[in-house]
Amino acid sequence: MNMPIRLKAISKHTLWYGAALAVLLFLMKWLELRYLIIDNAMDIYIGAIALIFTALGIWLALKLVKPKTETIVVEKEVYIEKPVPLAQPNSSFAINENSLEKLGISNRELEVLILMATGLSNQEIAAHLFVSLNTIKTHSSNLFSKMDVKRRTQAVDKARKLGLVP
Amino acid sequence: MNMPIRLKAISKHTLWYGAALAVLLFLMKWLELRYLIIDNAMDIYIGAIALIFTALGIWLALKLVKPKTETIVVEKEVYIEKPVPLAQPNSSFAINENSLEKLGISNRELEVLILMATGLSNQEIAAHLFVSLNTIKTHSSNLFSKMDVKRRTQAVDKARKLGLVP
DNA sequence: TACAAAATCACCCGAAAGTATGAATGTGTT
DNA sequence: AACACATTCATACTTTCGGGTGATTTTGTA
Repeated sequence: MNMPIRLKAISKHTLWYGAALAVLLFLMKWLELRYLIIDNAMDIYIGAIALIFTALGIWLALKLVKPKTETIVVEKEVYIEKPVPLAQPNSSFAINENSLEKLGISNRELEVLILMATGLSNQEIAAHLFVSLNTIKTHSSNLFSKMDVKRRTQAVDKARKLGLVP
Repeated sequence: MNMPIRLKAISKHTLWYGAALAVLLFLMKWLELRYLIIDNAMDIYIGAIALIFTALGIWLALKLVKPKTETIVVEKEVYIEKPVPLAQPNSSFAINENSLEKLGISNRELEVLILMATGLSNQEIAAHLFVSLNTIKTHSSNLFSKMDVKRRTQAVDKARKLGLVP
């Protein structure tokens, strides 16, 4: 069994409960001696005990009861992506060759740019193109200077406006 | 106040408790008469009452305590088809409120996201919104976790697909 | 009013991005 | 062969990002 921790926790409360019970019984014994319980007061006495111990039980239960049960419902991720215009001849997108030439962007650089636009990191782009991270850094650096931007996010935005990427 | 329901529920249990208490006291009175409780047996009698009512209290508490079953529904984002790329002459773009709500993106976060999509750095976004760099970092960090992405470029790409930015 | 969510800001630290420089290897052109 | 250019890679360095934590204030709503 793997209950030692819970048992430990419970035993702690149990100790407290035991102590409280002892104290209460002691107190009652004292009261009993002090006020010489007569038959008529017996019901009151028992009622008091009942009330006190009911309260004690409630308190005990609230202390011991496990905090809460969380039910986590996870919905599976679903992509309803519009079919990629890959092999479609009448594709809605065509790279703007004009802009490419104007900026003097090479083939490889365009590849990097496109992958960049999909949100890949340099490391991931390097993996996709089977080259080193440093190479991608060089490409992206050249890309930025050719496109006259400072950051990849700017490059992607500009590329979209120029029609270099979908 | 909107408590009538809870009070109703409690009162129901309270009735039961009162009834049970009455029955028990009756039973004890009977036992008392039956076995002529003597002074020596008093402690045992009280102990029994204490035990019984403690148990009763525990049972009561367990009954009354709300299960507190917190149901957390984690909805994974679903890509929605782009809001028809028809050639809109005038109104260029309307953000997808649906996606916004699903992801739980706040107003400020959306502002940051939009500026992010234009290629601005965190520092520049901070300047545009007249807040500190740290604030933008916090916003973007929350954005990324809400959108389930790791980088700003990914966030921008996904935002486009979800129709959150032009 | 009290509570929850949103918005703001700070600090630390590691990872990623970006800059600068240099260099080796292809590849097509003249 | 000589040349320009693209591609590849490296090292070193700076800047920006992003994660994590915690705190305060504002604001809308029950």
